[in-house]
This record gives sequence, C-alpha cells and structure tokens, in this order.
Amino acid sequence: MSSTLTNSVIYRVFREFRSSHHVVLELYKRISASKNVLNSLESCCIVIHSLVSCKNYDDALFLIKELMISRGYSPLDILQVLLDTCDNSFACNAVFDALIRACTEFGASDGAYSVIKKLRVEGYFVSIHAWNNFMNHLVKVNDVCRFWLMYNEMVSYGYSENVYTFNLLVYALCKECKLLEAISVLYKMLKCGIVPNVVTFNMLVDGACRIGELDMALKLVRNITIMSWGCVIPNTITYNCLINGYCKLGSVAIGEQFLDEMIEMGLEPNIRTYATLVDGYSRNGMLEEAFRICNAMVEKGLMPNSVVYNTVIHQLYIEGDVDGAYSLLSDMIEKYISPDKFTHSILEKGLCRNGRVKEALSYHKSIAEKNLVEDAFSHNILIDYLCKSQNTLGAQQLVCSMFVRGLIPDLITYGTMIDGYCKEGNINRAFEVYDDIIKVKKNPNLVVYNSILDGLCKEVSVDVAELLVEELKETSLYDVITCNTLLNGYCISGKIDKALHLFLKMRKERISVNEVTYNILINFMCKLGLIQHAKELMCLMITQGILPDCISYTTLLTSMNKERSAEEVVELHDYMVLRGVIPDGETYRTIVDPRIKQIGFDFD
DNA sequence: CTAGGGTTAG
Repeated sequence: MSSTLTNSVIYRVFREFRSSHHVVLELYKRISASKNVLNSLESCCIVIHSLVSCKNYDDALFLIKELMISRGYSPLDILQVLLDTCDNSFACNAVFDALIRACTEFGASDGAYSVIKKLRVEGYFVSIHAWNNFMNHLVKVNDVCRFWLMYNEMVSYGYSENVYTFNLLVYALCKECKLLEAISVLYKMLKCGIVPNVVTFNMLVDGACRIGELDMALKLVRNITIMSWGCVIPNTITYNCLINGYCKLGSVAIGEQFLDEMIEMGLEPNIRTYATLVDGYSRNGMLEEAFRICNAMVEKGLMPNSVVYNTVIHQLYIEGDVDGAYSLLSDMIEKYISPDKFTHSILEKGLCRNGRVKEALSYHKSIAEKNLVEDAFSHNILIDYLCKSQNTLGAQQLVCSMFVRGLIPDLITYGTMIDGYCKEGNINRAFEVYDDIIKVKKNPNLVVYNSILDGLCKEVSVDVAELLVEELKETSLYDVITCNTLLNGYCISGKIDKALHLFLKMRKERISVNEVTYNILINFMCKLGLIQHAKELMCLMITQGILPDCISYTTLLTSMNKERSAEEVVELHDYMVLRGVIPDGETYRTIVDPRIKQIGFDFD
C-alpha cells in the first residue's frame, strides 16, 4: 500500500475525513508503521488536530516535538499550518495550548513566546493554562526576570489570575528568597476569594525551609487548615519539604520525628521521604544511621533507587573510602539500578578528590564511549582537576572532546579554563577563551571577570586591573571578591597607599569586608615584617565580628616562627583554639616543623 | 503548578 500512497493523496484523504477524528487516527496509525510515508507538515497538523480533539495529548505533544527535532520546523512554521488546517470541528485553543507546551518541554522559551505573540495578532485568546505553562517553564529554568515580564504582559491583556497563576507567583518569589512577599500573595488570594491549595502551602513551606526559616515553615504547616478556611491539609510533599529543611540544617533526628508524625497522620512516606533522610544522615557523617533508614524503607516495600545510592556513594568518597564506594556501585549494578549522570559525576569527583585522577579520566572515557555523558557537569569536574594539577593542555583536550560528543561547554567550562590559564600565567590564552564566550553569545559573569582580574594583577599590572574594576563598577558588577582581588594586587605590587585607601573604602561602602580581606592584609604586613601590625589587624577583625580562620593564624604563625619565641607561638595557638578555630594540617606543620628542627630531633 | 542525589569556575 505504501508505494502507491503519495503525500498528496494522504493529505487529500486526511482533509476529506478531518472531521472524523477516529478515521484520521486509524489511518495515521496504519501508515505511520511504515517509515517516511507521512512527511508532509500539512498531514501531520491534521493528525495533531485529531489527536488533541480526542484528548490524546501525549501523542500530540510527541508528534509536535518530533516535527521540531527531526524535521527542524520552527514553532511558527507549525503554528502557521495548524492555523491553515484549522476547522470548526477542532478544539483549536487546545491545539495551541499543546504547541506551547511542546515548546516549553523542548526548552524553546523564545519559540513559545513567538507562538503566543502570533496568536494574539491573529486574534486568538490564548488560554490562561498556556500562559501558566509558559511562565512555569520560565521559573523552572531560573529566568525569573522574564517570568515577571510575562506576568505583567499577561495581566495587561486583561487575563485574571487563577489559583495556578497565583501559585506561580508564590513559586517565583520563593525562588528569589522573598518569603514575606510570597506569603503576602497567599493573603491576596484569600482576599480575592481564590482558595489556596496544598501546592500553594507546599511551595511556601519549601521556600521557608530553603532560607533556613524553619520556625516559619513549621508555623505554616501547623496553621495550614486555618489559613485555608479549612480547605487544605498537609500531604506527603508538605512533610517531605519540612524533613528536607530540618535535614539540611543538621537536625536530622527532628526530621525523622516528622516521618513518624506523617505516618501517624495516615500519610504514606514515599521514596523521596526516605531519600531525604538518608541524605541528611549521610552529609552529617552518620552513615550507620543512613543505612538504618535504607533498611526501614526496604521494610516498607520501597527499594532504594539511584538517588539513594548516589547519596551514600558520595559520602563514602568524602570520607576517603574508595573501596566502600566501589562495592556499593557494584551492588547497585547487580540490582539492575542504572548509574545515572549524577553517579558518573560523583564517581569522577570522588576519584579525583582521593588523588586518583587517572582512574577518573579512564572512567570518564569509558562512559563517554558508551554515550552516557549527558551534560557538561562531569566534564567540568575533570577540567577543574586537570587545571588544578597544572595540566591545562589535558583540560583543553577535554573541552575539545565535548564538542566531538555534541556537548556544549557552559559558562562554568569556560570560566574554569580561564582561571586555569590565568593561574598558569598565560593571560593571552585566557583572553582567547573569553573571546570564545562572546562568540557563542554567552554572557560572561562576575566569576569570569574576577578570574581575569586576578590574572591581570599577577601577570600584567595592577594598573590595568584597576581599569577593569572601573568598568565593572560602572555596570554595578562587582562584589567582595573583586575588591579583595584588587586589594591583593595592590599589596603584591607594593602600592601600600592604594591598598589602605581601598580597604578603608570597602569598610565604608555597602560591600562588606570578609575574612579574606583581613587575611590579605595580615599576609602583607607579615611580609613587611610588621608582625605587631598584623596582630592588631587580627584583633580588629575580631572586634568587627569577623572570625579569623586557620589561614589567618597560619599566616601569622609562619612569620612569628622566624622572629618570635616559641611561647608567643603557643600563646597564639591557644588563643585561636579558644575562639573555636580548628587548626588544619598546614597550621600544625607551621607550628611543629621549626621546633623539631630547633631541638634537632630526628624522627628517622 | 510543589518535594530527594552531583554545587563543577573567582
């Protein structure tokens, strides 16, 4: 049959029967089994209309996405033909909704917006659901700026918000950490007579937890029924958010109490509930407890998934237990739980942080050959470690391999390379990478500029660095790291006046100084042999409420070793410990090594 | 429409 069916015949048949959706779909089902028969956009659009009319949205979305991915049609191309093939028997608005949804699921924000705009010009009233879907996508991809633009545009067209729209406002505000404003949306809803639902509250509870406002989160949960006119009770997600909040702030045991509470209330904990607790115990170094939760979930009939395995494997690497991590990975594979992109990154980073960069690279190679590398993340980890071990050549080769595998380097990839080149003293290569960023139309951010700034200070001159800072300040793009980097630049080129002037200016301005600022100055004073000044700076930082860290002390101790007595060194050490600073290996080497040399003690 | 794991660059 397929050899005699030409595209134009199919199109004419579809057109003829387009009011009989089931005929179209049955015919479509039969001919789409043989490849390449249905390749006219017009025929596809009639099928899409029919699918949507029969409420088969999944297949409609699939077909639209296929038109965009495999055939390269733009959302506007598809819209035009959908409009051409529109018919009164079709639910046209639902088709447009589907097109916009397909765009957002495909990640085509601009495409979705162009469809909305075009429909408006054509006189169609895009449904509020489509707007909501589009705006939800914007929040999800962290384009909150555009979200508010779209919201204002929607309101200006006369749409009135429904409960989903209000929830999106709450969602966006929570993402921006504006909890109080998010809560005021809740009050606005109540005032307008729009009843909030459990999603509204869940987003508020989660938003409160993420900024550490656990009391507020708990208050929302306890008053959820009163605040919703008796319409809402907490669900599993509510409790999961709360548990996550307590776990992330270190109170895992309290988190576990909420597990008991939800069970008492008749709510079923799910795999995420347990995964959250496993993560809580893991990241607090309590692996025994984490395994106890794993057993509890198995008893409930829930099998640990890749998230649970990843969590524990990650912690094992942090604790240096490379063998333990490996045996869990084997266990995971034995149980047919596929390692995912997180597993790959955890393994590569874990091997690197335990000094096994070679193994990490060969693991990476093996998964890359199987096409299992999905994003830039795992590349970025390895590129970072290669740069840190002065192997920018290897790092550059990894960047090239990304292109070969069809992966697009992101701003972190570029930023890591720029910093690697700067640290190596190769500022020219750093600039070349910077030009690449501009070429691929990405926006360099402050991290990138700060790397370059440091490179300029060390390899070119602090005067040129100064010019860059002036430019950044004009666009209000600078932070404490920018200032610290410049301050360090002044110090290493001996510009004492400028350094002090900047330090005073930093203290006066909104950008606050931090422990790094003081460490730079302490280091500078020590280099000049002004140990008393350095000590005074340390006292100053304490009175300013900034705690010295082990770097402050090690810097001071290193200089004192040269000129001061052992008593003074020990005195400073005790002073540090009493203030809660944990000395690191470097601190002890600084204190102990010279004394061993002094007394001629030989461990060998 | 909401919740869990990799936080990679200064």
